[in-house]
Amino acid sequence: MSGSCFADRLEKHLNLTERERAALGRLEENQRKVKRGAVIQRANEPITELYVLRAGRVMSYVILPDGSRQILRVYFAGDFIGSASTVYSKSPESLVALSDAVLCPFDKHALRILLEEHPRVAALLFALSQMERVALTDRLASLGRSSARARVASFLLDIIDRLRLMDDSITDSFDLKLTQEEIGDAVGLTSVHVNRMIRQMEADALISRSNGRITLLNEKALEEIGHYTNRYTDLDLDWLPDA
Amino acid sequence: MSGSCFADRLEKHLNLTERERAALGRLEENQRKVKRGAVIQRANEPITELYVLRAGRVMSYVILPDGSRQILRVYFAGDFIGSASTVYSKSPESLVALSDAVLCPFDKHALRILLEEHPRVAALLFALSQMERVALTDRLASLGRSSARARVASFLLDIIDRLRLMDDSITDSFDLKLTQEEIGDAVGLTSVHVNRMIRQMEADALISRSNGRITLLNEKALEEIGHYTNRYTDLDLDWLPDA
DNA sequence: GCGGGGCGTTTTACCTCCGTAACGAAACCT
DNA sequence: AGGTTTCGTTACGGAGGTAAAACGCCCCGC
Repeated sequence: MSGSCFADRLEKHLNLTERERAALGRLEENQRKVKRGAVIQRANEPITELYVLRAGRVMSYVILPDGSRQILRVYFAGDFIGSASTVYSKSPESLVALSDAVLCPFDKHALRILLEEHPRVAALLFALSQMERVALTDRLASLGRSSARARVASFLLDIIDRLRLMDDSITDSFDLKLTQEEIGDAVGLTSVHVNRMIRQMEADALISRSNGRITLLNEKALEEIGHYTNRYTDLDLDWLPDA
Repeated sequence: MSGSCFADRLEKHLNLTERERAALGRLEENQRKVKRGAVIQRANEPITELYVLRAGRVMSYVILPDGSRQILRVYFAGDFIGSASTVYSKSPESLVALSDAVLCPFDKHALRILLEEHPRVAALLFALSQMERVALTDRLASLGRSSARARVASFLLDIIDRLRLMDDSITDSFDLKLTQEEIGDAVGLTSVHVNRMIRQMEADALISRSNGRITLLNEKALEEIGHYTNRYTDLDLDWLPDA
């Protein structure tokens, strides 16, 4: 245990050296607690900070001119958030805490120093951003080319697999911590229709629910319905620089 | 002119040193010409190569189990393609040439060496992948939350702005080089409905067409219809390491 | 303990945007 | 010229959106 949850996250993919762990730990020197619902970053406002999410959940979203919202991504402990902001002077997205959360803010310049002094970490960050890219293209295919039922199914599977990545104790159930309206805003549906799909899936014995907790009763079937592929197996990071 | 179109592309954002340009040029030592329609990479097949697209156009897409296709991205000269493959042993997407094209293939390990020896280029690659991330989230919002008309409008604007980035001579017209079916597969519509939208936009004097060439007659209006924001203005790359 | 108030879920009725299927015309190979 | 691809157009149907109300639940204040 290094004390840096970002390092812990990276070590899911690659063993870090002491020096690298220490450098990553320095990103998390500052901590900020935020309450559920707190706005961490507002779209179109200037930004200089990035964050490592130490605990809790966060979502990123945009609001279109007509008022509708698209949730872009849900983040969990260990995730590197606001990274899109590295390139823009104004934030392209809003960040809001979905639960009470602990953030470790750091400056763009701290990122620069990290990239300069730790080429292997730089390569790993590049690799991570490619994984996120693929996660986004999977969702793009989901929104563009599959039915409401399929979108909800693959969304649930994606969330549980990402939770599993950091928490081995999870088997087939998890706390979603999203309203049906939020699910809809994530997968491009109305809350009414999300509700229809969820109750249908419950009736079909694909999932069950009790006070916010979702249990996947037939994950195989859900994968088929959602055209889902778990991208966290089958990684190839051997090409990364040696320690 | 460095002889490396990838270097040219990167220099749109940052001035490179001689050494950096030379290193990038080495990625383009091998060239491969492909014909329109050629499959460069097939989804789910093993991959070790990445490419810099030197000339022509390429698209990436996935085919869902039901046979439908989602086009993920269209690439132009100077783009770095197949980068998602850096992380996976099997390709998550297919790559097909939309026109006769020239590719410069190189190995994952060449990328490693580049990242190790040129931290500033590594940082720039990280930055570029963040830009692509934002481009994808913009499309996600488009597919998830806007109408067919809006999707087509923003798609056209995105393409012309990316062409403009590399070719200053472009003002208000461009060759799309996509069939209406392909446009549909990119924005999540059927070719029938794409056709409806395009003819409607033509009737509304928003665009005009003559043999495959599209002219944007009222870009302001199109931006409003498509909820479009040009992300290529307003970049902040000052935090990147000094030369 | 009881009565709101607020939020999320569930349900209904209705409607519309976009998909489906099909076909003819035009354009494009070779 | 003849096939093949792409575009244009139609009629129809259905998946999902809209609007509205009722329902449950938790919190809070009195």
